[in-house]
Amino acid sequence: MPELPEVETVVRMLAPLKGRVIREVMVLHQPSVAGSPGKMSMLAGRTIERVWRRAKFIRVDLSEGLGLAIHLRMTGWLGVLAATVKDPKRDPYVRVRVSLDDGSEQLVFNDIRTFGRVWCGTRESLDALKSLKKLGPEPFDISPTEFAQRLRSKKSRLKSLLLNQEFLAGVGNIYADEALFGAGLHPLMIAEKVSVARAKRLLKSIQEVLQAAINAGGSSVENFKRPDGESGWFQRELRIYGRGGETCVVCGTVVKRILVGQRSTSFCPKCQRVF
DNA sequence: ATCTATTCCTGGCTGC
DNA sequence: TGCAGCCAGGAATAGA
Repeated sequence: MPELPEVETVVRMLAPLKGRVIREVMVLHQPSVAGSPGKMSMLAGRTIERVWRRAKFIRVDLSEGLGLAIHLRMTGWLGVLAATVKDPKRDPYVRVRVSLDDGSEQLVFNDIRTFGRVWCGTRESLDALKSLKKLGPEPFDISPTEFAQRLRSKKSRLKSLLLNQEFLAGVGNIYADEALFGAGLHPLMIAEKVSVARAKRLLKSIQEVLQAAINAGGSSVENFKRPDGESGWFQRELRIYGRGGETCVVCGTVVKRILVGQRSTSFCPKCQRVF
């Protein structure tokens, strides 16, 4: 599922769309578009100025102050395809088509499980979306001191806190588990009991795992694919996520799998302790 | 403030 | 081979 590194991969690969003109927007599955799907027609004729990211939201800035916001959630996929391409395996799940320039290519939003959403409107109205507005800081934009302070003001368990987008934006289930493993912290530890030094170490671990995953083009877990259809390869580097029942890559202890806030969580009971 | 449970959805896996 | 049942989970929401 796309988390920050996967969304960053998508954004980097779609950056060359800058300068292209939207010809027509076709909504094939109305619930994939927030609000009135008919509003999408306002995008016709606009020029793409920039593709960027905030947390797991993809933003497309358009001319005349308009824009798109896209959240891939679990199974969303974005890519540019020739209009003539017919992929029987993928076509049934295309939810929105945005034809570009002369119409020979399309920006395609594909989403098997339809959890993903597309918003359109003025950039101001997108900025004001509740889910965007309440996002916490980006993991690469917060200082260790500030992170430690924020963390130590919370009574939640570390795993739940890392998944909370209001606390820190962009981390999901995969990288939360990986970051806690890297920092040697137990997922059930209460945040306010974490020492300043260990909190700083956790931020470092989060940044390291996110950066390594970005460098690898993301993790192709579930069915994440890059916009070019290729897999990322960081899933091969995952050290703890999804390894419940296997042996720990560091110490050989059997990795435990528990539920934390309804989320599957893997951790090593020896390497990850409650301090 | 923080928790749990529920909802959305469907491909892929397990077990019979 | 077929099929039922379950699992994956980001975020919103309700209720405790």
